[in-house]
Amino acid sequence: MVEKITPMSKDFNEWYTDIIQQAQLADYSPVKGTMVIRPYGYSLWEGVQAYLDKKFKETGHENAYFPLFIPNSFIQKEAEHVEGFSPELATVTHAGGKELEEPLVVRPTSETIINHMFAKWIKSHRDLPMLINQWANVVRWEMRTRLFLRTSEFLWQEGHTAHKTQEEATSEALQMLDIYAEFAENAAGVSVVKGIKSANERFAGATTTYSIEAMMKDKKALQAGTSHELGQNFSKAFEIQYSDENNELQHPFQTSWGVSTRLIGMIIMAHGDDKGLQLPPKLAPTQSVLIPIIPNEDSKSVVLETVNKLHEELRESYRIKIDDRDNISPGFKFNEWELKGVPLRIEIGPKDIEKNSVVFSRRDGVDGKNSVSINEVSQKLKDNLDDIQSNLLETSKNFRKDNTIHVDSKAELIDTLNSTPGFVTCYWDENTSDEIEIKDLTKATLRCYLLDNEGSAKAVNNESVEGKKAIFSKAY
RNA sequence: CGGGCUGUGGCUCAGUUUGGCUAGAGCGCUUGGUUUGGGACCAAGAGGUCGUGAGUUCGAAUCUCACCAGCCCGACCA
Repeated sequence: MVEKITPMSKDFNEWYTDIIQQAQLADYSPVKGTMVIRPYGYSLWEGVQAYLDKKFKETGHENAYFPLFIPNSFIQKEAEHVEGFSPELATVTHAGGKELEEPLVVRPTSETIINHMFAKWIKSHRDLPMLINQWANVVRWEMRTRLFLRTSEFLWQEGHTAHKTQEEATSEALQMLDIYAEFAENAAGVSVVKGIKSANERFAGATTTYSIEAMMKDKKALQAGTSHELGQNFSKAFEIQYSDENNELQHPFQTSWGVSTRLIGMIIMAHGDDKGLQLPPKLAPTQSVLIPIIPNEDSKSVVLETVNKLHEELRESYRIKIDDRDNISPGFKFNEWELKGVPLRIEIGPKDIEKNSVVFSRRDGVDGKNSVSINEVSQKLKDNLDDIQSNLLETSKNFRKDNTIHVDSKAELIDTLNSTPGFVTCYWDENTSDEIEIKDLTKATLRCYLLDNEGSAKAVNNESVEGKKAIFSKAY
């Protein structure tokens, strides 16, 4: 049932695919580039949804649903948007046995259809701000795909908003970026950097793109969420106009922001190890698993009784499971639940019951195996889960810091990127051709300019000006 | 789309060089039994158009041609 996982050190990519399939998060589907998200993986996604959906609603957004099919002409309306997306569009040309008069595009993102509707709904300054989110699937025909990180169809959430002023749109985009960062750190336990994308990496049609960037265990960067200021690009292209307080027609300022099932890839690659997944307690579908140990027929009833009683007590506050399969040895179960990343395992056998205790074993390996008095289980479980959650974040933060190098010259930048995996920071003067040069020489890209910019210094690519602090790294 | 590799039970593969009897193994699966504190064991059983099509041949998993699919590397990307 469970095969050996390729060690991370031997081949990170293989490790990643092995883990996903063996932990039953997802499986390949018959259509190239698409995947099936299995219940265990989907349950993780539901955790992500529940957490974020609550935050979106707390900040005044409402969910809606827009259709999958978009008239081809809509995509053409915003010049940069067309250019950015046309290579990866899937188009429906036939339906109902006939060729369609106008082809339908399967949404790669919903800016166009949503803004078309906004144009109908926004007539007065009293209609603003318009704060809409949708949970949906989107399709981008990718040449090279990877489970969760890049598949032709994926699940995501896309927020779309319209505001009276540029300032309001800016603070909306930043607010959502903060929510993403807060989610990554507090729920997923992954330390992230907030930044602004260079023009070269910006979303097609945006005036500013903000992102959160995380470091995976192979020291590559992963863009984990983006939030865009769209300025008036779309409101002009789609003729969204409202009458302001002075009865003058205005185009609103807009934002859009999204995170996808890619976050699951982030969790896998940020916390996993050679034993398998390591899930943050706040998102783990199963926070703890109870494993009865039954060495003989005599002990069977008392062990199962104790386990069931404990389960009844704990299930009120925790996502907890009993593994009472009797055709599988305990050792096998230990390995299997470790593979699945369950944060804490509780073993219960006759020896424990004699002492009125149980054995705790943490997935992160802290403390080894620990005997816990049975009437303290609930409290200790909470303490341990909290501790595991914060340790994951701490570990992730230290890992990123330990693998980030600052450089002061362009030569050093190139050298470091070529010799050392990880993030390389430097002061940089925005310049697309310099950026492309670095990419050609090192395969690394400018991930972002740090949002929390510390000081300034001469740019490594132009010593006559002050640069902005930037991160370069190889990325997913 | 270019370069490299691979298609044989659910999975990993052997068999292909040198065509030959009923296509094998391990794992997994099913049933029964014994087991259970770090990946248990015994017994019986189910499961295969050998990627697809054509060709050569008395005979093709094996040789030839075409096609299809997948993986890795490059251009594209949440």
